[in-house]
Amino acid sequence: MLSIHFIRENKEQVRENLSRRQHAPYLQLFDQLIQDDLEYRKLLQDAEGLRAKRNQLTQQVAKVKDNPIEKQQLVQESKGVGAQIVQTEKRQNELKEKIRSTLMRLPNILEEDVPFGKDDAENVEVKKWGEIKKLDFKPLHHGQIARNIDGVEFERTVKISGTGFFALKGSLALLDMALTRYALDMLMQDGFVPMQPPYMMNRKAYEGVTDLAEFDNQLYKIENENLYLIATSEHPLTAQFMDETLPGSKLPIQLAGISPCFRKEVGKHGLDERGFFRVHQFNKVEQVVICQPNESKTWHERMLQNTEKMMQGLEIPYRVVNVCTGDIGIVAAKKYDIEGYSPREKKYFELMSLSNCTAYQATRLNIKFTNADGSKEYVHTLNATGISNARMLRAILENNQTKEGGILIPKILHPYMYGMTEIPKT
RNA sequence: GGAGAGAUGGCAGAGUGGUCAAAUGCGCCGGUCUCGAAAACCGGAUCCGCAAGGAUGCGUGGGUUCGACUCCCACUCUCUCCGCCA
Repeated sequence: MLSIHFIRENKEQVRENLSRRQHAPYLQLFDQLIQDDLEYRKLLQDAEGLRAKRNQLTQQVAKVKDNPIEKQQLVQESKGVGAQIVQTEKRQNELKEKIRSTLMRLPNILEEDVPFGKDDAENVEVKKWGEIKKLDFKPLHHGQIARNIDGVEFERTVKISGTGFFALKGSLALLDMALTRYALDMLMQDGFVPMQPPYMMNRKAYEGVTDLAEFDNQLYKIENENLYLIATSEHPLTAQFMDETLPGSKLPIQLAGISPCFRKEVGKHGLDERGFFRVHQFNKVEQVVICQPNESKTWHERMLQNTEKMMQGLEIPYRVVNVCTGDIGIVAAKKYDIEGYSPREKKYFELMSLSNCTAYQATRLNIKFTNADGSKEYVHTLNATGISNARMLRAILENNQTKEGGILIPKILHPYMYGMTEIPKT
């Protein structure tokens, strides 16, 4: 969320920035917020004045303890003030809660070059890489290829877990691990520290890192526990610093998260029942950076470079898009998506996503750092896909399929594949 | 799951209704001093307010009271032991 102090000091700029989303309810929320905040501060002053008065009276009571008449008078007066305080506080607390909930719903400030658009169709392509191979056969669906090479179990996982799950086996299970190792090796070269976080997180921590809407349509809740299965390792990796003030010298923090991701995907059309695209569980390596505010833009670009390097290493044709206002969500200030090419559909599909969340998560999570002069400031947080294994497997299967129905393993993964260079149809 | 202990500033740790924003020790940061450092001394939370100033802050939420770190209730978390599972 945005800090109320920031909003007070930059009212016009914030409003102007919000208006770029061309979503009227945000502006209404914002204008109401400004009013509420004014009233809140007025009440705060009233309440504090009353408390000051009561504090005076109670101190006098202590002094005249031995004089029953005087004491009784003061006690009576103080009781009256106490009642006034209770009333003022009631309204004050209502407003406080209202302000907080509005702040939770208002989106982040967008960077200048975020394009306006209704939905993902209006994301702006900023780069395209790779040569699209001409196949002299009809490309297959990745799920079919996976079956052809005996690398997946679909029907049996439906029996035990329902649709939207899959089980990798044999060479594809190894390929999945190879992707993880490849991504980690590359990120470690850039200073990222690998980390396996808990796969469950409590409500408070979760509210700090995600849009509230996600609780209903994305996160699995553990029954009778205050715990949710993580939708990405970004969440625990970032939220772990909740309520901390980090020494400026400890920044930036670079972490490479390794974990499975659990997602309900409620209401999303096209749950891929016989493939790896929109599924309830998949493995992923994630880049997370916690840095000082003036460095976040640079880190955003640097993470993009890492991600592109991975794509290029795997030799998958891709494009980078600058995600538009209608598709960016409330947390990110700027977001790139990397889309891989699908020879079967002859179009690009979402593979990775890189967000600069600026101070938005840090404000919710209360993560600060100390400047050289001792002052405190919110950190900036960024997250980016390292490799989203299931989706990347789809890209590899589709782009590297052979006429014979098998696949060629990308060269860069050979060292991780026990001597295999291809996986033939069985 | 059962039993017990605990939660106070960056850390350790006193404080058991008003004299407590909180002793003491250690650490870190800033300042004074110094050519520089050490030592010594001063300062160090949050919020509202232009300021003067005021309010808040002893795990969280409620209660009792004129007044709560202190008394009562509930909750959360941590630690130790036992049990169970791996």
